[in-house]
Amino acid sequence: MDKVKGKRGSAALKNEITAYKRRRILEEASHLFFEKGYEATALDAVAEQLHVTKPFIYSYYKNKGELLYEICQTGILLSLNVLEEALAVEGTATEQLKVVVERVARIIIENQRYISVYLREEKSLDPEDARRIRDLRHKFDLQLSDLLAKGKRTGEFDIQHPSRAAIWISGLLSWIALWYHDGGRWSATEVVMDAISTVMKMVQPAGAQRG
Amino acid sequence: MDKVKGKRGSAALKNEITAYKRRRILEEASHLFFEKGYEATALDAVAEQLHVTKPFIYSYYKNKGELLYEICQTGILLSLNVLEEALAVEGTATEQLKVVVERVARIIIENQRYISVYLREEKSLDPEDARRIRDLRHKFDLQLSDLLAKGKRTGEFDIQHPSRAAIWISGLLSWIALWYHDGGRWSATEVVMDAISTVMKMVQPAGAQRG
DNA sequence: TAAAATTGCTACTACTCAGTAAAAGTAGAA
DNA sequence: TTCTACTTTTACTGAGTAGTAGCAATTTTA
Repeated sequence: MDKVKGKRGSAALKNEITAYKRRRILEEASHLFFEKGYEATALDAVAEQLHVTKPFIYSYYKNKGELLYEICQTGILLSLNVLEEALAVEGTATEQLKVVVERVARIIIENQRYISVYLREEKSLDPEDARRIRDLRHKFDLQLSDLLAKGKRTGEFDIQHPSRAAIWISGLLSWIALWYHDGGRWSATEVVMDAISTVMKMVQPAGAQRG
Repeated sequence: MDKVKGKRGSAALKNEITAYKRRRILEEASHLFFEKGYEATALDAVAEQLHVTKPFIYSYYKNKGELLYEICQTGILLSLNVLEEALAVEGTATEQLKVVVERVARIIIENQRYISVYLREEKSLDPEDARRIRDLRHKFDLQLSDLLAKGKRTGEFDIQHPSRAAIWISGLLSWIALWYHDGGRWSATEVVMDAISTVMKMVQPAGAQRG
């Protein structure tokens, strides 16, 4: 039962291998869910990508829904972690917001599959999982809202309602996952830069261009 | 074969009734697709909502995919039509953009089901239908981009790249369909007003607040 | 009222796919 | 080599559902 420590210390390695297998399954599943949609993707197809069989997947995940849940969770957690990291950087609200937008936009582009599956397939999650995901999302919006409120207090930002502004900003960032296309018209860097300047214009008071 | 004119002129009425039935089917389908997702919704469930049976639906639509296509098309066409209407109103680029954002935001809130199904279920469309929908979407972005370019020429707008700005704006508008919730924290009017001021801040040059 | 046309339904097929039981394969320990 | 424990596969079940053939009911026409 105890999977953490075993004789000869081989249990730790075994756990790493298990974790690696889970990661690989999740990775391929996210690719297929992203490309074809969750319901339209059979687990046999995921297994095939990995050159294994379906029961292999079932020995690492309880069911298909758990796979979707972990993908959605990964999507939102990546953004949330990078947001919290960025908020830890010292600086004015303006400086912090720039860092936040830059890093979150980058993470979203790099992990587009996870983010867009999360955005598209929320309805396919079972209700309990959906609630947990919504809570994480809410946490993201709340932290962003706090930053905006701080900037409003210091007079750096001109916004009426921080929590509504947070929704527009997190929407703008999420939106990237839905339209960005590797090798498309614009490079990731262009998109990130544009996202930063667009967000800053959204919050900056008149006459405060180019921080 | 000629369904348009028949003896006694009853054919016209018949066509109206057929059109009405198709509309009702589409309406209920869009509700269920919105609430449970496209793949997860059985046509039997749509039929049940209408107090008819599945073959009834099949005598008005070729297959499930056609239903999805018409829902997506409705979603994007509603927005596109209202955009073109708004662009026909005389005025400066600033005035026009405000009208555009107001009307499109309203249409999106009123027809949330269609829009969000379109945003979520693009991957479930068959490729040919998906292309047609993408073309309509592209047309929307292009017209918006033209308006932004015009405002840039006249000096009303301060934007680097009209077509990228158009994507942010149409994203902001689409985003409404994904999070707005009737009876939620904010009224439709509040959201529309906030969308207008947010978009205007995105494009206005420094020092040009409150048009 | 009877024939013709239209409209909707009953009852079905064919298929896909999530999930599982049990066997086969594999590696380490004695 | 044989026992043991674990890993992965083969082969299957059962549920759900897209789509259809053909019948029944209704309406229209004459």
